[in-house]
Amino acid sequence: MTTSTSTRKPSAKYHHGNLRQTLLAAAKQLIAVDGIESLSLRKLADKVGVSRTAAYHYFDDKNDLLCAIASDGFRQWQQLLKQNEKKNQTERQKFEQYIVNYMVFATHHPEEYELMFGRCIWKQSQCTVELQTIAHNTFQHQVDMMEYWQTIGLVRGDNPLRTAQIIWGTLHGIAKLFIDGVYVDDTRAEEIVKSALPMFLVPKD
Amino acid sequence: MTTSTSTRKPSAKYHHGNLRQTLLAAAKQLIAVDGIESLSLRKLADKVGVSRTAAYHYFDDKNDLLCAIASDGFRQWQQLLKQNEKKNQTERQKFEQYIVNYMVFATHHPEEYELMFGRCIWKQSQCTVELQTIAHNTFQHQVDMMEYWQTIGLVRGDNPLRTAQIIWGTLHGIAKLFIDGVYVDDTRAEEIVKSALPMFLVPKD
DNA sequence: GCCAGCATTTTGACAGTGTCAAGATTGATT
DNA sequence: AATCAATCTTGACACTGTCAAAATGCTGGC
Repeated sequence: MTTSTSTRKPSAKYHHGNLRQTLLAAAKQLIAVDGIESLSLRKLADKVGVSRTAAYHYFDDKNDLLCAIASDGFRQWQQLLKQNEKKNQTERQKFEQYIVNYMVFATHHPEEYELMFGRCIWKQSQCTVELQTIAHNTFQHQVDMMEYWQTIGLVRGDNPLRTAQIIWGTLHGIAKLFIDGVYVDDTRAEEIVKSALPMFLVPKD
Repeated sequence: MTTSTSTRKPSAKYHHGNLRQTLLAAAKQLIAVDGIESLSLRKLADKVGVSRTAAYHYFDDKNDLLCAIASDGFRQWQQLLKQNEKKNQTERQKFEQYIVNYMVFATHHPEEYELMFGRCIWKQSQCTVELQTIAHNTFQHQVDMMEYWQTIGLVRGDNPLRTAQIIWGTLHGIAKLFIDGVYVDDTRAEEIVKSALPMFLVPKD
């Protein structure tokens, strides 16, 4: 179909070319530096070099843009999960790796993590169907993994859903306490959850 | 006494009397209904029947007001803790009660809980010295209790700080997942943490 | 009584914000 | 080349936090 993919100049043109992606990338960068709270569509537009309301052609409103960022976060997280499942490791190692991955992801992308699992989008206002579905998928996947690890006798407990909820709760809680700066300890989040492993795992013998 | 210019309610006086307390109470009510995000000083002033900038005589800025609400929350929580310690119960019962109390408090005052333990105040910018001290006290108290429960062989683990961090993390995480509406399960938060007890406690055998 | 001084509250103003409606620009299709 | 739809900009509005200056009412001393 493409007759001529002409040379696209990134310099200022009226039709930007791929404004949506550019906006998303710039927004991520902004919130990584200054936090979600201080992201404004006008500053974002300024950074990209476009007018205030240009974003409204790609996103319904600010909330919609934040949802898109969260969705991207889920995609990234799912990819990490898949990568981990492929590795040639014992289930015990995989479980540990999963937990460490979770903490690293959360603490390295705190703002995106907040968008994914925080209140902002979830509770009050509307969350995109896209976000809703991908999030639900991820949650379900998490529960499934936990259920598997439980059936093979690696993880404690008899109620898979409950166990998944509790373990996820622990990860989420420690991650958030770290992210929000309540734990100013210089120990890494990964260290703390690692020492929580004996709580989760069935004793060896 | 305003006799003639009465666009104002008869009870309303120019000098309010205890505007600070009134503002705090009204603010708590507002955020309980509509959430922290949608609290504006102007709406608050309107609700109290006072001009936009009246609050600035009692609070440095909006952040200062939120800090005050959080401080109140900590005082309330500390009182609950003290009450619980007095009760004539076994340590096992006290521990369980502590956990249940935590979840009930968190899920019944979600917005204040967010102010107390969420990022808003903690991380980015200034948190009042008052808030900082009372919060630190509460955290320390929590760690001390955990340490005690550990020394008497009730709670697992050999490192009190670590254990406190993990257990608190679990409580915080489950609370937040509930508050933010990620767990839409109709089981109560208390039920979930109760089923997490075997993870925390030293086996009876 | 009255006036000064003080604490308290209000008005005016300004820079940001999100977002809608209407207009301007451009690349692609006929 | 003319048209059209996609894309972007301008104008406008209501709302926000916050500062400076003014207004108001209370409380002491005379």
